[in-house]
Amino acid sequence: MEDVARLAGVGTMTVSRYLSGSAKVSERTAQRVQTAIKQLNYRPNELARAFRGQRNRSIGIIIPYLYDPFFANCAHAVTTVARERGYTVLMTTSDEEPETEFREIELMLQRNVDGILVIPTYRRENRLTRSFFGRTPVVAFDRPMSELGFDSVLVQNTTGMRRLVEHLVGHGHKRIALLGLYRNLYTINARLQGYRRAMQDAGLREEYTFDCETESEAQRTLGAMMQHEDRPTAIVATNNLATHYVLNALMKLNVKVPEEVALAGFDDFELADRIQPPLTVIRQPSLEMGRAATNLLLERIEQGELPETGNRIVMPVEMVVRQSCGCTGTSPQVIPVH
Amino acid sequence: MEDVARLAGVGTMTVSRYLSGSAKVSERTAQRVQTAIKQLNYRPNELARAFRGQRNRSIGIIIPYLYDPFFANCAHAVTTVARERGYTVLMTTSDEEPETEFREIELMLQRNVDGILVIPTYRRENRLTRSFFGRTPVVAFDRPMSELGFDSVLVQNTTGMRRLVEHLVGHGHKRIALLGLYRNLYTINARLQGYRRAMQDAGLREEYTFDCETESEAQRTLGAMMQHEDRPTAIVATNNLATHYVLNALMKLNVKVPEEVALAGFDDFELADRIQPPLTVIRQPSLEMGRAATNLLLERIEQGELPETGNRIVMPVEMVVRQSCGCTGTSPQVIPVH
DNA sequence: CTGTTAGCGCCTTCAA
DNA sequence: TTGAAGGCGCTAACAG
Repeated sequence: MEDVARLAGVGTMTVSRYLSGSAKVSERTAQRVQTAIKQLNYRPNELARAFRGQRNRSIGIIIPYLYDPFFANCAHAVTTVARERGYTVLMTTSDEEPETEFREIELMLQRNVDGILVIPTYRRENRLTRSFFGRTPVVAFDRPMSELGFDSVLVQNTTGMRRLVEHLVGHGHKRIALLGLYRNLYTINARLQGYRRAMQDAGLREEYTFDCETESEAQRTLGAMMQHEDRPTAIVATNNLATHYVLNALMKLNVKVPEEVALAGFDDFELADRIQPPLTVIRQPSLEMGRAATNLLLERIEQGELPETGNRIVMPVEMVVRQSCGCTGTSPQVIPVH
Repeated sequence: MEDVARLAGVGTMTVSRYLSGSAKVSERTAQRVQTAIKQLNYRPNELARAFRGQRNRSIGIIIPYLYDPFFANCAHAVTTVARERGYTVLMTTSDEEPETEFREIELMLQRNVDGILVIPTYRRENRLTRSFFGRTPVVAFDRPMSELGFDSVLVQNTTGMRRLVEHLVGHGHKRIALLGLYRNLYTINARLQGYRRAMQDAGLREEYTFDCETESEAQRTLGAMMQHEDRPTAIVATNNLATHYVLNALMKLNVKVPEEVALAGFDDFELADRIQPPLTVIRQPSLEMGRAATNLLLERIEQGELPETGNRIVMPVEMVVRQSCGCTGTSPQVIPVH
C-alpha cells in the first residue's frame, strides 16, 4: 500500500480511504491512486484488514457430511448468500463426531470468523456453551442447540410426519408402522413424535422400531413384521436412508408397494418420482433453510447483538403426494403443511 | 498473549515458543505458561499468525455447484483431507459463472490462502494465468486449465465412454446414438470423443446430438429420432442430467428400456440400481479425486515449488453393468476400465 | 479533503 | 533457555 501511496504521491491513508470508501477522496487523487494500483498490480491484503479491524467478513459452517444431498443443498445456499453479501465461508465437515466438531469450531473461532453456522452433532455437547463462543454469533441449523441463547433454524419435523401419517389414515389404513434410523437425532425423534401424535389422534395402535441400522437388519425386521397375522398395511420411514432400506427390503421380500403395503417417507430426493412406485414424501426446503440461517446469522453479525434467548425459526414443509401411498394421480401433488 | 506472559511471569516469546514448539522451553516454565493459558482461557489468534507468517494453513476451493452430488462428494473429500492435515478450507460456489469465479479467486488470494483448488467454469478465461496467481499453487480438478503450469486431476472421460460404447457394440448394437448436454464442457467433449472413437473402431455410423437442453427438447429430439425407420437401438448419455432427460422422454414416448432401446449413462448416481431398469453407467471416483487433488495441492504447498509444466493425474473409472444395457445379471457387475 | 501516528497479536532476529 | 525490539499491512483517531 505504501508503494501505491508513493507512486500516487499521497499518504497511505488516502489509498486506504479510496479502497474502503470510508471517507471522501477528491476526484483527482482518486484517479491517481487508481492508476498507481493498476500499475503496481496491487491487491489489498484482506488478512491484514481482518486482523486489524473487528470484522472479518467471514463466517464458518460445520456440517456433518457434504455427501448427503440435503446438507449439500443447505451448504450451497449458504455459500450463495454469503457471496452475495460479501462474506467468505470457511467450511468443514464433522462426520457427526463431537470431538471433530469441537476442534473445528475452536479453529474457526481462532480465525476470528464473524459468526458460525452449525448443524450440531447429536451427542450432547456441554462444551458448546455461550461462553465458549464468546461474543461470536451462532446459528444452529436443522437441529437446535440445547444451550439457551443460540438461534436455530428448523423444519416442521413433527407436523410434517403427522400429516403424512394422517394422509395414510385417510387412505383407510389402520395398521401403520414407523421404521426409523438414528433415534437420538433431534429430527428423527421429532418425527417420531409426529407419528405418535397422529396415531393417538386416530385411535390407532403405535408400532415403531429403530431396528434397521443396516440393510440386512431392515430386511429381517420387515420380514418378521410382514409374517405377522395383523401385519401393517402401511409404513412410514423417518428419513431417506430408512426409506431406501425399506424399499429394498420390500422388493427382496416380494411385497408390492402400494398394493400390499403403502409407503411414505420423510425427505424428498432427486429420483423419488422415477422409481417404482413414485414415492410419497415430505419435502424439506433445504435451500430456503440455508438461506434463512445465513441471513439470520449475518443479521446478528451486522446488528452486533446477541439474542437474549435464541429464536427458533421453523420452516414449513410440503407433502409431495405421488403413488407409493396408494394415490393414483399421474403427476405429483404438492400440498403445503401447516 | 501478553496477559498470559505476565501471569506466568515470562516474556511473550516464551509463550509463543511454548505454543508453536519452535524452540525448547524448560519444563517448569512450560507448566506455568500452561496454567496461565488455562486460567485466562487464552486462545492463540490464528489470524495474527497467518498475517505475520508466510503460511496460513488454509486452502480455497471453488466449485460450480454444491447441489450436484458429484461435486459435493469431491468437496467432502477435500474438507476431510484438509482437516486431517491441519488446513482450513475456504469454500465457495461459482454457479459456472466466470465472473464470479474470478472475483472469488481474487478474494481468496487476498486472504492469502496457501493454495487453490478449482473446478474451472467452462468459458475460456484468459485472466486465470500463472501470473494472476503469483506464487500460489493451483490445482484444477475435473477439468484441466488451459494455461500451462497448472496441475490437473481428471478422470478417464474418453476411455470410459469408449468402453461403454464398446459394451453396447458387444451386445450387437449397430445403431448407437449419443445424447449430450453442455458440449463446451471439457468433460462432455472428452466423452464425445470416446464415443466417436469407439464408433469408428467398430465401423459404425456416428449419430450424436446436443439438442436436449431441456426435458421437453429431449423429448422432441428423441421422438423424432425414434420415428425414423433405422432408429437407434441403443443410446448413451453424456452425463446424469442427460440420462434423466432421456429416461423420462423414453417413458413418455412409451419406449421400453432395454427391450426396444438399450441405454447407458456416464456418471453413477445413488438410485441408479433402484430405478427400472437399473442403469448401466460409468462410475467416477469422486471421493478419490477430491483426495488426490487435495493431497497434490498440499504437496505443492509444503514443497514450496511450482511445477514447471502442470502434471495431469488421470483417475481410472469403472463400468457398472446393470440392466439398462441389455445385460440380465441380477446384481451389478463392476468392471475396471483401463 | 488529506496526512501522521500508533497499534492490532504474533513471530523473526538479535542479544543476554 | 529466555527476553526485547521491531514490523507484517492495515485503519481508527486525531490533527491539519
